[in-house]
Amino acid sequence: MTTGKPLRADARRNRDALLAKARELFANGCFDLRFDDFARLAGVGTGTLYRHFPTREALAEAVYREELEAMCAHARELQATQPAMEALTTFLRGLVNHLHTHEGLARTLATLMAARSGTLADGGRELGRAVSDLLTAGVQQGSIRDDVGAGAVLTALQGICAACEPPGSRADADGAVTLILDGLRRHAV
Amino acid sequence: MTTGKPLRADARRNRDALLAKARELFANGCFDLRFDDFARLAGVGTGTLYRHFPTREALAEAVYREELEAMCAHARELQATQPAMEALTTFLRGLVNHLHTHEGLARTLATLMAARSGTLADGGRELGRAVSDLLTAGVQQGSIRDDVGAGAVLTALQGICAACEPPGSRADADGAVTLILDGLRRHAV
DNA sequence: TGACAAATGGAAACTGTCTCCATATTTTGG
DNA sequence: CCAAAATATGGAGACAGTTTCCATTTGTCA
Repeated sequence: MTTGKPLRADARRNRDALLAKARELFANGCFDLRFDDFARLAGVGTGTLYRHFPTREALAEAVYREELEAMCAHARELQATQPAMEALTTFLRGLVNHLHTHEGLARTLATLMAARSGTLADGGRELGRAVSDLLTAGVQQGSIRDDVGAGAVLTALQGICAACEPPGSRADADGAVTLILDGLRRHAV
Repeated sequence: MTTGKPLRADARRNRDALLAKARELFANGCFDLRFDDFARLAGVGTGTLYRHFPTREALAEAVYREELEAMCAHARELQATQPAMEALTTFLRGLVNHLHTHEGLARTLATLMAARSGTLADGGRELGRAVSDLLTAGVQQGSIRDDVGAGAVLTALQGICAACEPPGSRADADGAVTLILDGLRRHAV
């Protein structure tokens, strides 16, 4: 999926340099510098930047793709070792915790989720599938209601991602997760 | 709050023309045309546009301010005539229904909520207060839990607003509201 | 090693945003 | 009713960020 055709040596080198510099910048909270500067700071030309990453979002997606995949893998692991409701709880709490200290990831996820279609959205869809699998397991185990889909959970998560800027967002995000989790619980009928 | 100083006659005329044209464009799904064009289409100069509405967001906020205030008034009315949990349910379901057919409002709300501070955010804060009041009433009536604040609800709502584009968003938005409402409910302890 | 393909960089064109001010309109008060 | 003062106008043009393009360089393969 990642490899279309083998990249030439210098091309891969430049691509990696761009990714490394972008990752570093994002980690330092520099999200809004001009796109050109990612190239300049990574020591490559503008054209090279655009060839590898046609848009700012494509660059962000590539930077966080690995991290996102790791999180989804973590979700699968949790699902394999715990009851679904517990796994979901751990996963969402951990996700929000991680987003809180990685604003770049939160912003990127917000963007990816907003672009439900298009090549870009791959990353968002993978997270969607992780949540969907957890929900399905929970429904089968009888701990999660079956009348609310993964899309609903993702919609709420999108809000958490979009609202990641400082004041009070942490408490609000935690509260939102509480609502999601308690809202999903199947109650005695 | 709205009136700082009385506007000169021609100034008011131009401002109204801008608002009317913008409202019409938004209603037709034209969100992404260049800012200058709002001026051209309304038959005023660029400078006039910028004097009245310094940013795209300020224009959108002005266009939807009345509508937003009406919704908040509706919330207060519901609160005065029904138990809080019922009022909240009616309000949120109605809100989502309205957002679904008014994408411009949804986009605007998403933007306003993202800008938690600044003059712009007034509109967002008003919605926040409506929700907060409903929650407080519900807590006093014992139907709503007291360990989750209005911010959590708004965070989830932000997701609904941000995810307003077509495919399947309606069902997901409804599901998210279901989670919010059921998550808020105080259960027998 | 030569020939071919792939990739580069950065100048220049483009696009949307925003400022500025000479001119025009409205208001005020005599 | 008429200046003079205050207020508002419009749109040319400066500006900043984005994107394209292609002559040149670099890597690959036989």
